[in-house]
Amino acid sequence: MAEGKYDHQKSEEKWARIWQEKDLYLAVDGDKKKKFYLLVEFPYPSGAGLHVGHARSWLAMDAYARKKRMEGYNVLYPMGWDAFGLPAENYALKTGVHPSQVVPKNIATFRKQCQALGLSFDWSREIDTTDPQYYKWTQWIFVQLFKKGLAYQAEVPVNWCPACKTNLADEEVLANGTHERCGKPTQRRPQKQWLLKITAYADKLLEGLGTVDYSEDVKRQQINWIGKKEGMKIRFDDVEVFTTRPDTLAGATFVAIPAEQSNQQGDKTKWGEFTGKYVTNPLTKKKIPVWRANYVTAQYGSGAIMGVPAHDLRDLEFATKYEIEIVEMEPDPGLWGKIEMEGWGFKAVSYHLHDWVFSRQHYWGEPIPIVHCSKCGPVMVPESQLPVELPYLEKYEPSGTGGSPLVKAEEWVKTKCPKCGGQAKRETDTMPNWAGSNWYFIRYLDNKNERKLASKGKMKYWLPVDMYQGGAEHITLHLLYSRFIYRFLHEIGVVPTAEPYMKRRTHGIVLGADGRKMSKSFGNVINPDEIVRKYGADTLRLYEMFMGPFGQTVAWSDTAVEGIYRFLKRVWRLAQSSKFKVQSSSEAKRRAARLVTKIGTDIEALKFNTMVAAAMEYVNWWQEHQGKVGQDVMEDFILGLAPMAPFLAEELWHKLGHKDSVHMQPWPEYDARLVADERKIMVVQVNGKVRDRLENGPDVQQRARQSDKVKKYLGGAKYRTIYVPGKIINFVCLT
RNA sequence: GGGCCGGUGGUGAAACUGGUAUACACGCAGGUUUUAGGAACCUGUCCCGCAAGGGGUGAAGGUUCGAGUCCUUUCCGGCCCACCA
Repeated sequence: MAEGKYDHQKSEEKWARIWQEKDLYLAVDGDKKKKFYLLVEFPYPSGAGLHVGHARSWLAMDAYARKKRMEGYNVLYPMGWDAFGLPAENYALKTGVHPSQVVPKNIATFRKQCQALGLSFDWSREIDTTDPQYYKWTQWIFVQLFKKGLAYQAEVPVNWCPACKTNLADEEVLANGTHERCGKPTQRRPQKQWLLKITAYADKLLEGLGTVDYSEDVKRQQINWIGKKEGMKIRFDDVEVFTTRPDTLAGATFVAIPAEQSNQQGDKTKWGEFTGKYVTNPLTKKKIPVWRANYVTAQYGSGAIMGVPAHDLRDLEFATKYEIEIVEMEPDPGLWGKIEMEGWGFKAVSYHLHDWVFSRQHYWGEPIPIVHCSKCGPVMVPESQLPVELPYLEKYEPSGTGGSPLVKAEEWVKTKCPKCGGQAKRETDTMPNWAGSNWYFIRYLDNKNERKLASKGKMKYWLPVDMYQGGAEHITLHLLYSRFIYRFLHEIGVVPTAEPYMKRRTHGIVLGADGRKMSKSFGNVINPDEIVRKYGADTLRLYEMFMGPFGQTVAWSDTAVEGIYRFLKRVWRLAQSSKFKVQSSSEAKRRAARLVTKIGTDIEALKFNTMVAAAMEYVNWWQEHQGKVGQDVMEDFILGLAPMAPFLAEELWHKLGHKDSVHMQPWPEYDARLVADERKIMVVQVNGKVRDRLENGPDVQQRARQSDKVKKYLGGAKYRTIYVPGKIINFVCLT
């Protein structure tokens, strides 16, 4: 074995190239092996390049994918680009470079970075949501929704900045109601928008949660977001209100309907105006006033509420401010039945979830495949004419009227009605960022199919996704939206199952070394390229897995990275200096077996930090007992190392004389007896305090009683014995 | 206001269904080696105590032979949603 320093740069570049050339990580459609579809959220390819936060979850899942492959699974671990969206458009507006030029450049950077990290993605399946051959199918899904009446237009309040004359996404409006870029106050004004009827699926999305393995907090948040509430609709003359507390009807002293302008986020002052109208409380028969109030949400329930100041704090605040009568009462559960019997109202269900606004007035998105005809109204573009390609616009600043920048593509807008052939105009709104990311995991299965979203056979083989790993910030919107779209596709016979993801787990955020979010303005951004150059990809990989529990937010530490670097150098040095001609001792065999087994179970449980710690513990032992490690044990160690540090493992594997890749080897399995700790130490306590430690054995209780230390503390007193085999003996004095 | 997740050494953190609290690493201190720097290696490192021993997982109670882990109350921090009736 050649002596020398480990040149991580040379070695990693070599193996990355060889793996690519040999197509080591391709997933095989329809293979006889058991399939495993491992999905990670695909990124928006920003100009800043790959973030160590992306890298953290992909690297951990890469270890997962590699181990699954070694275990004999046909693993699909794909990557793609969610490249439409506001950031690209804003960046382009600032720099004057067209998004269609920026995006491919950024994608190339991301792909290169991923390969340098040794991520074992199947690059033959790469997708890009801005590719017309991709968004053709995003539009196709919209057309299917439209056909089923699940896509419709309605007047919806949107954020409008009068100073910039542009519509804003919610994210662009700060908590105080001002525009994040110009700082001027924004308004909400109604505008005709496309909506998707996700509410029609509210119950199905709730029920579906019972069939999948999501962590409890993820489930809980989905349930809360759907927010199913059972209540009643009650008529006060011609005004119908929704309430979850019909039992407080006696205290209803006013009715409130939404004000024209509700408050901006964060503003909690309550205000309103009297409409001049009175209605009758069906129970008390009293005339009560109807007010417009800014705290009434139009989307919720029927839009109107009954004000019960004696029972509800918000109603109380409003009633006090406007001197509305407050009537004390006891809630009466019997009213649920009485209201129904008297015909004043009926049981009704309300959801927090509301229909999904699917229009954006931006340039860089998928055009909505609709044509507006003066005779036929909105008409869908026939499937044969998809995709409706986004026209190339030199200037794509906001139109200034609240319309999309596409209004200015006059030639593109002017078209013929697909139904009657008359003059018509294209829809100029584009789809939101969610559109392309709703269904992307289906396209990985068959990314070049020109005739279908994906072939039936491939979908049947690969779906559903076995494990979906992503950020906590996506567990309400993205997860719910994509479940909705998938379920819809299932109902129209496109996809084979009702739920898309069998298992969902989330990861934590990586903060800067100062504990703040990484951001250019704080100067705390860690560039993965630099880490890879200085310490190597394996160091970055191990560090990102070791830095803390996978699901937890963690801060970067430069010195801890160096610790990992030292560890890997030590592994290399030990491998160089150890003479593997020796016979492995039985202890060496047992330790290696135990390590590899632990690596396997830790990966499965997503406990990557303790996995790395176990490897370190093993290497500490190895360093002290080099003479006991023979080639067989060394190979076991390298196989265990392969998922986490694939480059170093490959290098060492070849140094031992192997010609094929370590990543194509079967995952070692061991006799349970070898892995089990035979020489277990039993703890002996007196009155709950540890007084002795004895090796386990059939006579351990006997020996414990005879132990001098135990005798000393028992002092001849009467006692009883708690004996938990394999764990503990506790002698408790009877007082 | 609602929901979710946390609180363990100087730091990041371990501790499987209640059973040796602080694994692994960072940092720090001392040492060996080196022309020097760096690197590597060794020793120590929860607190009090020379020791025997005692205390200790945000705080206070409780259950238990035994609690970081379970229950009650409470304090603090982070994230998400927020006038949702």
